Amino acid sequence: MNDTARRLVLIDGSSYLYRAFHALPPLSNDDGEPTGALFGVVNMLRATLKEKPDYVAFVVDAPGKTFRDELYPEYKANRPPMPDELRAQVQPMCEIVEALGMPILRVPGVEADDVIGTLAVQAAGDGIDVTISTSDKDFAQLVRPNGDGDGGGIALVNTMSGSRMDSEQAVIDKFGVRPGQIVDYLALMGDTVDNVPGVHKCGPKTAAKWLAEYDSLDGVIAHAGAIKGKIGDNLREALDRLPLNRTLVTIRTDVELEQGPAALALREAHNDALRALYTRYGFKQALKEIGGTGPEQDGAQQARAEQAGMRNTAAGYARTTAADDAELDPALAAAGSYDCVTTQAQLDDWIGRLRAAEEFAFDCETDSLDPMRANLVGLSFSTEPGAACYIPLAHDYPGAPAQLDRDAVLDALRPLLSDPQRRKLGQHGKYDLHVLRRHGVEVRGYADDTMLESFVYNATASRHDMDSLAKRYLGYDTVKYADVAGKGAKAIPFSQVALDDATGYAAEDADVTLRLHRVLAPKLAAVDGLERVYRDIEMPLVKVLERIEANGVMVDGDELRRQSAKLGRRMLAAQQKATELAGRSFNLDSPKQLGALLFDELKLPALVKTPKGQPSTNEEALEAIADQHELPRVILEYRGLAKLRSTYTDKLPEMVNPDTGRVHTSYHQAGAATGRLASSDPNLQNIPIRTEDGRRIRTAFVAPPGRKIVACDYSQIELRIMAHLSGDEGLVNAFASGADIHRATAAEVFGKTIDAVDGNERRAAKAINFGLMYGMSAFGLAKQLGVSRGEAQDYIALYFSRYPGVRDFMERTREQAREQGYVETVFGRRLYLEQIHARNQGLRAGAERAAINAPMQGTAADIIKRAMIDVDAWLSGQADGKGAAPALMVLQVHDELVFEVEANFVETLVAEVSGRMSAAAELRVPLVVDCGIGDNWEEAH
DNA sequence: ACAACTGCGTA
DNA sequence: GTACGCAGTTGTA
Repeated sequence: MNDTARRLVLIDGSSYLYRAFHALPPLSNDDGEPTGALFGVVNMLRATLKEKPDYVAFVVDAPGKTFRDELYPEYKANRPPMPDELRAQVQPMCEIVEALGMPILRVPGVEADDVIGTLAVQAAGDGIDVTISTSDKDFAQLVRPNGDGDGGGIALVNTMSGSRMDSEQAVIDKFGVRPGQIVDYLALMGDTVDNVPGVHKCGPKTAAKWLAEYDSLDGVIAHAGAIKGKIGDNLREALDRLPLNRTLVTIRTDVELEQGPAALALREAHNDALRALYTRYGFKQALKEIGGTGPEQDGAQQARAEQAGMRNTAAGYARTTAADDAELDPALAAAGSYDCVTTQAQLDDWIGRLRAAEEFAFDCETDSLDPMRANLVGLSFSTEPGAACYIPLAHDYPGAPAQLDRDAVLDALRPLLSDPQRRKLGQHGKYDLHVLRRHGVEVRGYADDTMLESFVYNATASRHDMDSLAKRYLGYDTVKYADVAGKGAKAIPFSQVALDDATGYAAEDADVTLRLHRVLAPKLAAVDGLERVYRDIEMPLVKVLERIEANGVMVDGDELRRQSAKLGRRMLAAQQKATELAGRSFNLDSPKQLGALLFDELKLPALVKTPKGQPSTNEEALEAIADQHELPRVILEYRGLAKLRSTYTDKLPEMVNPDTGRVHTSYHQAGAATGRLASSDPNLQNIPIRTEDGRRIRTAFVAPPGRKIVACDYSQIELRIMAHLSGDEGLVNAFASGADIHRATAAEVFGKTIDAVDGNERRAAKAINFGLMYGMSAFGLAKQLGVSRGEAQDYIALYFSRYPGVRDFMERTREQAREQGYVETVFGRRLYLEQIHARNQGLRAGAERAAINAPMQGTAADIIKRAMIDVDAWLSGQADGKGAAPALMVLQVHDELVFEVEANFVETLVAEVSGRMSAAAELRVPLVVDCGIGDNWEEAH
């Protein structure tokens, strides 16, 4: 880079404000003014100023129509209006920008994009090096390298993600096309946010492919006839509008501006004004920087953050740029500097470092995603940001270097890993705990898990895998598994990855985990109540879940295979019958073929639509036409049988672990936003129960000889939580009386005595009770009960008049969601509702329903998690002298715990478990637990 | 081989 | 109407 060149930074203010608004939790200052977006933007601005540009402009959109609106009236018609919380932050942002000494540009009738484009090209022409700071990929069309003759370069930085594009190659790497092709690329794809439709089904890959082949949009248009398949048809349909698209996505570089780049010199900051603004919004870090009187900050934390190449972890987000990485943190930029430990001396050195560390991060590399089958291939550790090692143990490929003996290494590490006093941390450590346990190392002192920190901090903000967390909280792109091992059919086992590559990947995992913890832990601690959810519920649960998964459940494969055979025979009969009724054969598994048959050939009415507007063939649709033709019934019969067979009776026997002879599900602790667990591989939380055929599958979940299956479930737990949260006297009393709650509700609503309630009334009351917990509408209830909407409305009105506390609770919850942006459980777990202010009425209504459901579903999840921890602790103390447990916890199904129990221990277990489950929370209503006992899960209900 | 879509099992 | 995971088809890579 030319050191003497003057530099101009053009900041796309609107794009940052929106990005920061959506990326950050809804922070506010002590006066309740929203500050989240402001905080993000201010941090970005401060980082920009540290680069000391000569010229700078903060560019925002001005109100009013632009040439794009003239050309295409639908332009941006889909845009929701600015949320109020964000709007409130615009004026303060402008004040801060002014006080920082940055010129603000807002040109009426010209979009900010075009102002930036014009200034960038002018300045580059004057030999100024231009950096456009934006998160909008459209600007890639302007990128040009500097130093190739006259004029400056134009680079793109995105400080949110830390990426920088300053050459043609960088753009090609990112998008697969040259800067000059970006407009054609965007024109083909379209932009849903701006309401610019492109070629249907043409995404980044397809657009780049076509441009690689035909070079330009004109080339693609000229060869549109040559492109085959459905997508070719889609292209030909869109041909007419592509030139317009190109105009719309082209950033103009020739608008008339009153000021040139030279007018944008950076001015002196007004520190007094800044101090006042920072104080008002509570930006302590920023205040300290300008010598304000903020509270003392944590020096150690700051030092760590700086070492990690991060700035400003106070309460918002951390960021890096590629440039910073190189400058501040060689370890991050150059992954090769991690240690690969292959000698005893290196191992001794690292064991010394681990011993000296207060806490360390660890991570296992294996040859399988299934922790119950995986073989340990290597281990990585990190003690400080940037300091990490990889210990390969079982890499096996031609020319692989000699490695330390696996068992010897594990023996050497065991004292550290098994010491409860030594704090260990990981990312999704339950997996590693399994692997190490199966290799003879019982990990104790597993103190922190970044996946769970992220989940508790904000369950909905992002995914909680390490790559996403690194991107989000460190602004850092990790080495991906596929980068070192390939993917799909070409993937090689990790044991065949070259040690160099393996070290770069694996040691980075431990390193990034450690850094993430240091960013996330303070964030979590800063939010009232979250630390306790994390520390008292989620972390203790890790070991409990590991144990349940390791226990597995005994499944009688032969029984399931017999059921499969029977189901198969009945499916065949149904299929033959269907063929006969249709007069031709067709694929019963194909909704498309079935739809064509029912609605086109047989002319049956299509009463239900799929979300995409096609005639649906789902259960509701088939039921609706079952009285007009025999075929729908037969299809329903076939579907029911096929579902049971493919999903359960065929699949479960395949899932039996050959080593243990049992089925080991995997529980996802960060699976459901409400705090519930999710189960997969296989999902054991959706084993059928409602139909007789389905329920039979549960007879295959058995206890070994001498043992019993005991199933303990909470009775009506979510409804009880609704009674607790609403405090409604009638509902609380109904539960206190111990009566059948739906019957009691029906009696109340229909003005009868409990004994006089008939089946229909009870059914209606039950539907209302459940509907309420899902935030239902009269429309939904009407559909459920098969009554008119008016009638359903009357039921609801009647219900609310009898249980006014419930109505108030619903309204309070909606209000809380709107005001705070989140709702919480009894134990303080938060659920943010990102769409609660959506302009789109459907999205907003959905968020309101979720807001109502989440406190109930989430509190129930918290309660059973607490019970599991307590029960597990009790059970762990019950083992006999040889360590054999008289009972194992084997399944959790949201409100139910299932145990495998020695016959002579059943009585004790039932008493202890039901007592502990009942005592897991103190509510205004009793928590009732029902326990069943049997030789299999079906009998235990 | 992979993604989108449709449909359906549980609490 | 809340919260999930999974199987099968279809169309494309």
